Amino acid sequence: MISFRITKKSKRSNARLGVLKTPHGTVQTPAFVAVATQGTVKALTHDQLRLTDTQLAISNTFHLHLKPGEDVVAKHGGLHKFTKLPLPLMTDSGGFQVFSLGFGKDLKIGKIANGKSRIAVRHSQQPKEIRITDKGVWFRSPVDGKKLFLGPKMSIRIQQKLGADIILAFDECPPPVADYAYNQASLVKTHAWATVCLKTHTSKQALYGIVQGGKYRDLRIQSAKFIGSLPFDGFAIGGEFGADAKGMRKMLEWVNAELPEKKPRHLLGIGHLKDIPEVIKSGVDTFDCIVPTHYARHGTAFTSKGRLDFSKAALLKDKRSIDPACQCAVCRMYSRAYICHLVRAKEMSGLTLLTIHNLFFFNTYVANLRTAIARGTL
RNA sequence: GGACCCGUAGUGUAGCGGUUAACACGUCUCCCUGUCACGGAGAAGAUCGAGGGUUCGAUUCCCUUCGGGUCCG
Repeated sequence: MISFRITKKSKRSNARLGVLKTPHGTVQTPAFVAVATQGTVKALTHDQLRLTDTQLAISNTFHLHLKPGEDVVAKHGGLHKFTKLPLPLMTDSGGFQVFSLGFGKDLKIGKIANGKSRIAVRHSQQPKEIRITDKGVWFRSPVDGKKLFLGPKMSIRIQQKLGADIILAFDECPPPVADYAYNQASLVKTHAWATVCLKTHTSKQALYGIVQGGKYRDLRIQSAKFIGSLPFDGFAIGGEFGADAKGMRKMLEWVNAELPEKKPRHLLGIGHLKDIPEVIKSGVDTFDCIVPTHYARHGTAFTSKGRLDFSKAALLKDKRSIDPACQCAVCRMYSRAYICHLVRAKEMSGLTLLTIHNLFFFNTYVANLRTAIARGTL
């Protein structure tokens, strides 16, 4: 089981400080959650992960179901014993893969509609390679092409075998380009699945419900009220939130105003640096995002002065650390020039060093925001 | 001494008697918010070794030459 205690509420915003206790450790919130899809933070050993001040990580049900399979993990005693990850863990339910392997793949879009968000998905439309039904979703396995079903019951059963501290309800993440009617119908499924997840759930793991509703205010509020009324241990917020950080905060505030105040709130898949203060000010406690780790592996470092692209040869001349203002293990040791060389030479240690720095940078950034809440300035 | 092969963007290759010479890697620019290191989108970059000839037209055919290589003696 988990426990969550709010230690301070901001007077300037809806931000709050809290302590989230799990069987595998305590998390000071608001907290950034590292993505560990396959049971590892990509490019890092656990010792390296310790250098990043990461408090919590999220793995993925869909991916672990495919490889190595939940039964293998269960035979090793669950995710913590299997992976030895020295952190509290969450598992995502697979609901995002309904989008990413469906309309996301068809339309080559991410969950955030950048720029012009033309409606491209209408009511009762189906993605090409997967089929969304009232009971769940038929996928085609990216591993061997076989048909593969995942629904609320199955997702919870898998997540119980995986054994993370916090598990998530199975939802449908609708595409950002879906019209109102699509979102409305999708929400009916996500809500029905939420109740199935609760009924299926028998473990002591914390189970979070998921709020959807797209960019539509009435649907977001309806979803937050319904999901918030159910006996979940916490709540996650999924889907899209418009194109900019300010709009995102507004949408999150619609939702957070309806959710039970004392339970933890997790925001799924958001976390560019510019978004983070807004997300926290909206009253979110934890949020995961691929950005620091994923961008690191594509050669980009985040710094107090903006992004740095280490694939650019110009950095070969630069003797400074990634960010002279950063205290991470990488910035205390390595030069931009060397890291740039490693990235350009496609040495994996380059990606590792950037991952360590980026995660530390994000965690420090959030730690500073916690301090700001404590001081009453956020 | 004889026979033959090759020489096309930074690199490795494809190609054909006829509009803006193709591909891969590399380079450069941009993009990647519940992940994809081995990703996405664009751009730049070649007087097709040199000289001559045949032809309406040659990177493509012929000759010479230079450079690299293989085999025989």
